Parts: sequence; C-alpha cells; structure tokens
Amino acid sequence: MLIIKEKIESIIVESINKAIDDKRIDIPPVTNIKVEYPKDEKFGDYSTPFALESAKQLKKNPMEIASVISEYVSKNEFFEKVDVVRPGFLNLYISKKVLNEVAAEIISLSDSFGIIKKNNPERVNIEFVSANPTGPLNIVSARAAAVGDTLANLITAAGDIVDREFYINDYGNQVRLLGESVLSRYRTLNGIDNEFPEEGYRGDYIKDIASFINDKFKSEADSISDHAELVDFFAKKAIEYNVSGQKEVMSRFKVNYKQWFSERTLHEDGSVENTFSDLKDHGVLYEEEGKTFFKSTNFGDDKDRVVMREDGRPTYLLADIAYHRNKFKRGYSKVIDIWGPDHHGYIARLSGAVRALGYQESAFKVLIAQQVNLIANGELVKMSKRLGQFSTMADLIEEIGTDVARYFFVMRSMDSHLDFDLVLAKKESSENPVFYLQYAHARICSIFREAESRNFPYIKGVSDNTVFDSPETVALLKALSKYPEEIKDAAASLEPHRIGVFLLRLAQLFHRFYAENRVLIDDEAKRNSLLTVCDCVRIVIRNGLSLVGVNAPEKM
RNA sequence: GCGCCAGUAGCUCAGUGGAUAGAGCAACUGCCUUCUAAGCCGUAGGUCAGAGGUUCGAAUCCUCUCUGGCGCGCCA
Repeated sequence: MLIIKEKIESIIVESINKAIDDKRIDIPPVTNIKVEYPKDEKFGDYSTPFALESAKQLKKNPMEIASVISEYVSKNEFFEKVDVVRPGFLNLYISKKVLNEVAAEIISLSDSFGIIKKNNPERVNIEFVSANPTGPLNIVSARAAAVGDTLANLITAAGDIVDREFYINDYGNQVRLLGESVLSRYRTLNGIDNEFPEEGYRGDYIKDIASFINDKFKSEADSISDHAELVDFFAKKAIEYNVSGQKEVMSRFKVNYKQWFSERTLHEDGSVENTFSDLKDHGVLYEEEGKTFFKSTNFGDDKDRVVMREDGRPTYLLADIAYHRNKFKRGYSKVIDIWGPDHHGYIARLSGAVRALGYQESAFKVLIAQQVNLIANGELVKMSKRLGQFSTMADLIEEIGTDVARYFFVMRSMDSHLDFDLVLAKKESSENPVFYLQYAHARICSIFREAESRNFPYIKGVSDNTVFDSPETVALLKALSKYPEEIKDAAASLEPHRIGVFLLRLAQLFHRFYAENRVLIDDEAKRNSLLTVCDCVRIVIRNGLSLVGVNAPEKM
C-alpha cells in the first residue's frame, strides 16, 4: 500500500542528496527528514522545514536552501505544486493524479485498505483490563477494554501479530477473603448464624454468587468439613462465576481475548520459584532480616522491593515478574500492559525486573489509562457498588450500548482524565459524535440505494479527474489518502485516539461534500466519479470504525 | 515530602518544536419541492494556569510556582 508521507520523505531525501551531489548545498548526505502536515491548507498538503533547520549549519539563508531543493523536488510528477515560503518552508501539493491513484487503491483493496504488510512482523502481547476476579467489571475497565482492543486492532493493521490477554489474579489473600465472604452469605442463605468477615466483600453480587452455589453445588459444598478447604472451594467457585461474568461482558463489548491467564498456574507450575532463582542468577537479589529484596533502585525505582517474605511466601511482585517473564518466554518480542492510574507507581519496579532478566527496556511498555468520572446532569456520579448506580461495565453497555461507549473512550487520549457524560452519551442526537460518524456512513449507503432504484450504474474503479475540481472532493480525497499513515502513526505511538479523531474529521469533510455536491446527476461519467469518491469514504469509515469496534450502519 | 497524569473557548476535549491555536456541544443567524436536516453555511467566544529559560521559531522541550486527580504496602 502506498503510504504517501513515506513516499514524500524519500522524494525529498533523494532531492536533497542530488543537490548535494551537484554541490549546490554543502552538507553530508541526509537519510531522513521531517515532513509534516501544515495547519492551514494554503500551506500545502505536506511541508518540510528542512531549510530552516539546516540554515545554521549551512550558514545560508533558509529561503535560498529551500529554493534549491524545490528545483529538484518540483521535477517529480507526484506534486502539482512546490512552493518556497518565508521564512523557509518548502510546501508541497500532491497532484490530482496521485489522488486518483489513491481512490483506485481504496476501491480495489476495499476491506483491506489500511492494512499494512510488514516484512518482519513483531509478535506483540497486549494485556488490558485484568481486573480482580472478586467482582464485576467497572467503568475504568470499560475504558481500558475499548482502548486496549482498539490499540490491538491498530497494531495488527500496522503489520504486527498481536495477541490480547487478560491476567486473572486468582491467588493470594483477596481470594481467600472472597471465599469467606461468599461462604458467609451462603450460610446466611441457609439460615445458619454466622459473622461476616470484617474486611469482606459486601456487594450484593456476593449474595448472587452464594445463591448460585446453593443452586448448583450445594451437595458438594456441604460435603466439605475442613474450613480451609471449604473456603477454598467457595473461592474457586466464586472466581469461576466472576470470570465467566467478565468474559460475557467483554464479549458483549466485542473484545476477544486470546488468553485468560491464571496467576495461580504460575505458583503451581514452579514459574514463581524459577523466576526467583533466575533473578538470583542475575545478581539482583539480596537478603535482609530474613526477607529477599529485589534491587529495583538499580533500575530507577525509589526503593528496593521485597519479593520473598520472611515466611517464604512470594509477594505479588514476584508473581508478576514471573508472569511477564512467561510472556517473553512465549516468544513475544513486545509486551504492552494497560493499567489503571492507581498502579503507576508500580511501573518502575516491574520494568526494572524485566530489564534485570535481560530483556530490552523497549520491549516492555506500560500505558496508563487515566481515571473516568461519570457525569450526569452536571453532577459527578459516585461510583459506589450500590444498587442503581452506574457502577458496572455491564450497566454501561446496557444503558448506552457498545458502539457509543467504545467510541467515547477511544476518541480521547488515554492520558486525559475523562469526564464521561452519561446524559450526552445516551442522547441519540447530533450532540453525540458517534451518530455524526455513523450518519455519514448511512448517508452514503442511502445514495447507493437511491442510485440502484433509479437504475444508475456504478462502475467501480472508473473515475474522471474533473470531479476533482470541487474543493470538497479534493479535501475528502486528501483526507482519505492519509488513512494508512494515520494507522501507522497511531500504532507506533500507541495512541488509539488518533483514529477516532481522524474519523470524525473525515465524517465532517463528507457532510460538507454532501451539502455542496449532488451525486446522482445526469452526467454519467461525472456521476460515476462522485460515486467512486463516496464509495471510498464508505470504505474508510467502515474500516476505521471496525478498528474502533463500532458498527457502521447502512440505515439510520 | 517524593512520584505520575492533567490544567487550551461557557462545557467536553483535539493539537507531530513550525506559519493566523482547532473540533463537537451550548449561544446567536440563515438553509429542507432536489441523493437521509442525526446535516450544512455563517457569527460570537482564547493572557494555551503563572513566571523564567532553551530555540531562527514554544500550547508543545527544560526549571520553578499554583490548582486538581491519583499513587507512595512484606494488598493484589
């Protein structure tokens, strides 16, 4: 697939090197150069500030340098126009011929337009949500799910091989506590007097789990007499129940994990112990007061961390190191985690451990998806786990639907603390950006339906340059041509929101085009070209929305 | 006290060191006998939290200050 920005970069680099060969400018050959999108279209479709940046080194006026380069660049038929503009920008306008080629490419590739092939694809593991299996998923999980899944789609489209993963923390104190909480509710259900554990989970869902066990596993439960064993039984059943609920919600949210990875297995198959000795072999452990510490301060952490307690039990950190070691041992060359904001302090120690085990720093990346506030009617909605509140992800899907929820989360940068306006999101109106986008798609489908009913033929891949006279058409095609590089950039920078922003801009350009250009006109050649443009927009919106996990409706 | 994230239009947010800082919503206008008005055109709205610095050029990079959120466990 043609990635225009890359093509332009190579044209400019070539031109500069030619100018150097011709002794027109006196610098060492260049290998790469900055090409950017001007803010204002009157400054071209692409521009390079190379002359400005090299002026000092060359001790020359940037305008002079730029005009020398422009002599070489303008010979290329890729561009319609090359401008040299004060104080030294080189502004490039791509030719209509290129736009026509882009349109042809979109039509012929269709669903696979935007999918980039890489010669050496990386194997990428992306882990997101990984909420505790002690209860239902909440709103923050929904954000992580939307962002993580979209990012996985983007990286896949950019040519790598991506697996999605969910880490189940089914080990440790909280699990026992969960077991005890459910056991207590179970006993109450059966009329047995008991005391609820002090730190236990008090949500109503615990009662649901208790009655679930009562319905399905009563005889099995009642046959266990040993208390620890009984708690363990309840804990296991509760985790199964919760995880299966989480799986169900994720699938409704259109997230398909390759693997749900159980922490417990790391303890049972010796991975945790092996990781411990592995770290020891790397010389990053030391003992003090009977505990074993990981020297995380060597890796930028602010203090060393205990990995093995005095009584020989591993800490959560050690299990987590074992988990990430496991990911690398499974052959992933890149491991990405998306965490909640409350875990950012944990990054230094874990990425330190990954490095201590000999993996590249760049191979492990933790992204933090910032907090989500729910707003309704201008008021902050408290996220308590009480009834009637919009606390769970399932409620959110129920209330506003997967499409709206996913788009809302994806259109914002992960770094921003998000105010999620429930009332706005629920509105099926122009106030909701998701509908704005979907409406563009539905409108195009409607044009094609109408064309069919009027017996207007549409011949794919045949287009006439004259339609490029309309400024709206040109703007639209230029935007479409940037879709592949948008995917590449969004994947490389791990910023899925870019695609959401891109699609909104595209929809806007289409609505503007629609208002100014009647498609179903009598002139057959021109009509076919306009239909081609519409088809291109339809394809890119559909492909883009599918990356975000949002449906592209044919009618609204 | 230390660390992470944020502070951009009335609100929610985009903005890759570049040129006159943008969008959606809200407000005020105008546009449906013509392919979907869930749309389009226009107007108004800004000390990019503040102060220094680096640079030919800073919302963007650095330092400090202020404000908000979160974290600083041998919990997970």
